[in-house]
Amino acid sequence: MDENYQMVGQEEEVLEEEIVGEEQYEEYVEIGDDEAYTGDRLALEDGRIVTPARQYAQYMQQMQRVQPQTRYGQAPRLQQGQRPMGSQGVYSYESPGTQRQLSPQRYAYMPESEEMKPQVLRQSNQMFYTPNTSFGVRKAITPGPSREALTTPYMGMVKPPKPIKKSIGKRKPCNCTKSLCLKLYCECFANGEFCMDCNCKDCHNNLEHEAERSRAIKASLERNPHAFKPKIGVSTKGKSTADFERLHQKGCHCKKSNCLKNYCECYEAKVPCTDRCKCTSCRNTETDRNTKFRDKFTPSLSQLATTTGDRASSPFSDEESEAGQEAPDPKSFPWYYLTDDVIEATTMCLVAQAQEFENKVPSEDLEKSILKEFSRCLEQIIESASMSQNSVVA
DNA sequence: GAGTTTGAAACT
DNA sequence: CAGTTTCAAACTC
Repeated sequence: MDENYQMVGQEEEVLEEEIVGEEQYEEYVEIGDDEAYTGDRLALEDGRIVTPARQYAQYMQQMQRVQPQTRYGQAPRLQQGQRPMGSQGVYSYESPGTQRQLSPQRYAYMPESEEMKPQVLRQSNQMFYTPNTSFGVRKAITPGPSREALTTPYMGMVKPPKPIKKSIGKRKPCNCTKSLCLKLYCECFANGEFCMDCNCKDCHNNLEHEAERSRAIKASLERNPHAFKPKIGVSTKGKSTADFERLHQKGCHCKKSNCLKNYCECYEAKVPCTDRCKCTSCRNTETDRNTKFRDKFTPSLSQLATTTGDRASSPFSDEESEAGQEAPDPKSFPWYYLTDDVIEATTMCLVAQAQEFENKVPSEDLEKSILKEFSRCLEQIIESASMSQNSVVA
């Protein structure tokens, strides 16, 4: 790796590709006033870290000076050898200066300069947050199995919040009726995606309404500059990378759901509510979640505790009831490592294995391969847990 | 599938 | 910035 760069949030196993058919979240850490995303390459300029987001901002400023009218609005007719600035599309880089639209859905801003090229030309109909794209990503579109979700050093961090329950291989269609799919009410729009196979009415979140869409993006960004950034980002509890955790960046404001229904963005993303939230009667604190998960895997303990009047063992115990308790380090329990994320990642690995060999090998061999994959997952979970525990001890 | 509830986004 | 309205998803029946 170029010594003038450093990778964010990852050590040896670099998760840098976003592959078609796989859902993957970009996580980010704050660097000064800026953010960098998992897999981002940080340039060092004059001893200062320059994130891709910063590079992109600088790049857009530069482009604004060159073509100020094309940032938002109708894309200009292209001259030969000119790339469409201001429009959105993923273009291949077969030869510099030429454009090839991959599909009507794959659009993103692309730079002219060589050094601003994306490292990987990712195929997706979503926007992704690189120096070359218009805005950030919240969710990928095609939830599918991702082995990398399990092989990352930070198990669970790269997990798609809702891949399994929703049909695999298809993103969720929106049903907008009044927003023209040009407001953040529309999930597709909010995710930086074009509507595709949706049930929306009078949809303007498409190529036919590109100018309008661009204006809407601009308006959304003016209201909230972070509008298209991931809602669930990565924060650091401590200084070490082991203290990274997924959290809702803005926090929820739930009043009636106790943050225990999917109305709650934290709950839906399977992250605990934090002090960033302004929710009332929250039962989705980290303690609640740990307790709930512990009971899920050790029901006998919970039953025992219930019979002995230990309220803290209830999945939905009040925080105050646990305040005075001297809870053992949750990392000393096996269930601590079997988080929702890990289980989902494992499931996705198994599904991936099944899909890979489906119709290619006899069913008994298929079963064997899936079991083998399961074994591999378990080994990895154990290994990661072991490493994590050792690092805690150390 | 229709109606209700919910909370984020948008608006005032 | 707080209160209200709009909106679409989640949920219930």
